[in-house]
Amino acid sequence: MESKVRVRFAPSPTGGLHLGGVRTVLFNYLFAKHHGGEFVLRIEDTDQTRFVAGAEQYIQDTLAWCGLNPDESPLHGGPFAPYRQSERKAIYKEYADQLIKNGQAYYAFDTAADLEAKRAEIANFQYSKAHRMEMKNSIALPAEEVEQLLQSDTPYVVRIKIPDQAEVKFEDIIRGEVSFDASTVDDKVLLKADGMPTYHLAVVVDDYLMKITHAFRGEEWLPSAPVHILLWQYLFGLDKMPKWAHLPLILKPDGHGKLSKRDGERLGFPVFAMDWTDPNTKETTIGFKEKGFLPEAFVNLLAMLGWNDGTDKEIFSIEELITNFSLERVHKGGAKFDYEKAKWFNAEWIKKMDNALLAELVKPYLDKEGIEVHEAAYLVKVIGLVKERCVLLPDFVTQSAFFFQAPKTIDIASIQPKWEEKKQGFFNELVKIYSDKIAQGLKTMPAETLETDFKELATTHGLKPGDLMLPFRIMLVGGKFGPGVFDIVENIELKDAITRINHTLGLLSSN
RNA sequence: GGCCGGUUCGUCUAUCGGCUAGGACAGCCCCCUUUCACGGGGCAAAGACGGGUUCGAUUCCCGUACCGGCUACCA
Repeated sequence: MESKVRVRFAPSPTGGLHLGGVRTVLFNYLFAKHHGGEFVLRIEDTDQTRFVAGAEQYIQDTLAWCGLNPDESPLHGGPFAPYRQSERKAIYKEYADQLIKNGQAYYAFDTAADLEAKRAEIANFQYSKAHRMEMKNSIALPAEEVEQLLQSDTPYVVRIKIPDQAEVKFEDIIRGEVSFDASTVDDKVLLKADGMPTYHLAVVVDDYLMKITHAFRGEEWLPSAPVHILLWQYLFGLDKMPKWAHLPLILKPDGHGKLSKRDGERLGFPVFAMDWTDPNTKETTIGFKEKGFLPEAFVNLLAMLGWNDGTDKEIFSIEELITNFSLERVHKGGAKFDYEKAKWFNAEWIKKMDNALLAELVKPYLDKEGIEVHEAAYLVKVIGLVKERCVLLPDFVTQSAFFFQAPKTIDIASIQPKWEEKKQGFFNELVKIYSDKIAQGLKTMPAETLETDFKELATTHGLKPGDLMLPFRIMLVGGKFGPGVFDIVENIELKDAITRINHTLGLLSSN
């Protein structure tokens, strides 16, 4: 009888959530949902010194934006609450005591200075079998002295006692069997002097208590896995241990190493999922959301960093990811992040997305630029006209502003050199024709009609339509971009077209 | 230094012993488009190295090289 799949994402609330973090969430989420299981968010706030106010809320907001909401979390609670490790402090102490009682852990009274001195003295110092007896701990010291130190409230930590010789191995879903020689790992601190557990103790205890069946985390955790395996063996039994999977890292696009916040700033792309403002420095780091990414695209691009379904398919909705995801197809090697490809995913999703939905997302950007949208349906129509030339949401501003207001600047330099009297005459007459249409009660005309009339008029003026298209476009939108000119005229209506033509004609003659 | 992990086009990747090594992004060219895109077509571009195993290795094994991670009372 298989127990229900339960996975967890366990971040420290120390700042913004970066790409790697969100991808870890994603893979956890996909795995859980694929197996009809549960996804837990647990906040690992055991390091008081690194705690950052607002970071926990930020994490929850980020998951919500990505659509990766946990089934259990500090915010919404759940059957295994509390989900904040700082609120579970007393629990860890019990397990630490149990380990000490069984001789699998011990008290250590060394001060920071003691350790520092020892590290300076001995190259490659390890707090393990080799030097354990030289230190101030309950194994090296006489029982009475230990008792006395404890009685006098001397600060202490609890360290795991790594067995002298043992091969510690486990099966990683992605990497296969991984084994370590226990003698190469040191006696890690389990409980800190302030009574808080370290990550090592906390993950094991909480994964057990919260009935986690599969534990996924970044590859950077692989080296400390033997400590966790040993703890599982000591405390709960290996048969209860979750299946492990260590995910490959997301690396810098250039050079080498793990992708960091600094790389984004240096290379000009976001690294955090959403804007993050450091409460201390007030410094804001831009996020994918604010940069103009769609959550669907963000999730899609993250999934493809280290995973694929074995076919050439690259565009996946979250539902498709859930049904197709399998941990066995996750890569072992790290992936360099490519921002160009990331933008491609977004462009694909923009093209794919429903115009009305897109309109709601684009509206705030227009508002911010002071562009007034009087009619929602009109915006939806415009979106349909320009979406395929937009990569990021803010691109809609430049690509569609001229549908709502006359361009602020006119690229006159692109018209001027080839401007001639004949063209002036052509546009004067075009204005006249449009005015006549308005007088006849027409507000606008279909693009096709507009085009035919335009070309006919050009011919009668002895001009090639092609020589008039560019000037006309610039008059209408201000530059060399945008959808077909007649689609624009059809939508902005005849009277606005007249205004814009006259405006540019004025600029041309005043020069 | 030690330990652990990794290594296919510039980048993300396919390949579960048969490969003329496929796709995508980026790049270049052409078509479409009297703008910019989208779209279509094409070009260029890869198995770190050395040993095995095998009829046959990118695929399996072993070394070496290189890259990365860890080596805190941080996660």
